[in-house]
Amino acid sequence: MDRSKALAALSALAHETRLDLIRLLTPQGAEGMAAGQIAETLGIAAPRLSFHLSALEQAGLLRSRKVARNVFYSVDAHCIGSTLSFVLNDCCCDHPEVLAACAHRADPLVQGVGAVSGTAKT
Amino acid sequence: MDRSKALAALSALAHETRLDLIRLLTPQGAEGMAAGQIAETLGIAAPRLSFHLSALEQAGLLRSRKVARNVFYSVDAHCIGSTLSFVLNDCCCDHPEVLAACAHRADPLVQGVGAVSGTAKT
DNA sequence: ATGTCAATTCAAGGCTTCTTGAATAGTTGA
DNA sequence: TCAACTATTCAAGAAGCCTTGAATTGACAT
Repeated sequence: MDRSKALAALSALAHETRLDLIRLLTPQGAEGMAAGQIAETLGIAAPRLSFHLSALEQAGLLRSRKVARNVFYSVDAHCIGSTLSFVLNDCCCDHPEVLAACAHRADPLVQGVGAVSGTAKT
Repeated sequence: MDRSKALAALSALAHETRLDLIRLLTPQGAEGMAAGQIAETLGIAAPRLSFHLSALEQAGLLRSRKVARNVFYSVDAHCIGSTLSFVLNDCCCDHPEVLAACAHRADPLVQGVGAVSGTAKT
């Protein structure tokens, strides 16, 4: 992921409503959710939702597909992951403390990172 | 890290100049760098630099300390890591594909994540 | 064809962010 | 004290973002 794409993705993520959208859509996987259902779930007016969905899609964080009258939106997991990886790798130069703080959580899937980064000076 | 702090940190990161600041300051560690030297290195006018440093500090991403006439700024590695962790954990629900994409890089320190998350369907 | 439904686009307004030059505060050394 | 230096604050203007209601597009069923 290049710099301008990462910046666009970060800008898109830096908004409460759009973060809510990511939070709602990520568990839905590739199938995603129709705009109308999203609007109902989050209690957002249609034009406002359209605006934010479009912002996320333009940043590459969402994909959309039409099904009959509905438009289903789903997250692009790779884009989100690459964006975070960009901050870790390109901006923070894989700084051990940053990696450790990022991995410092309950999920055993990522615990390995904190463990390995014992080289951190604290 | 709570939601509003993570949002503030993401907003602060979503700017080219401030990303440049993080990129410059992270390798400097806890010692950091004086504002004047930062301005000279990046070629930024003093008031503009002050504006962005202040934005990052208010978001918790930077710390500052005065030494004689200089003000040294350094990154708060824990805050950056926690912010990324917030997106992974709270927003993306530790979605395997997101974790895999985040870990998909050259640094062996994080390769473990991608390896373990072999459960991702891809 | 027509009515209905899902979603987007448009236009206006209000608000926030960013940049710039000028002015200010605080510190050091002569 | 005074001059020099470092950094921040201030004010103004430009630019961009967000929200809202109204209008529009496109698809479906009768």
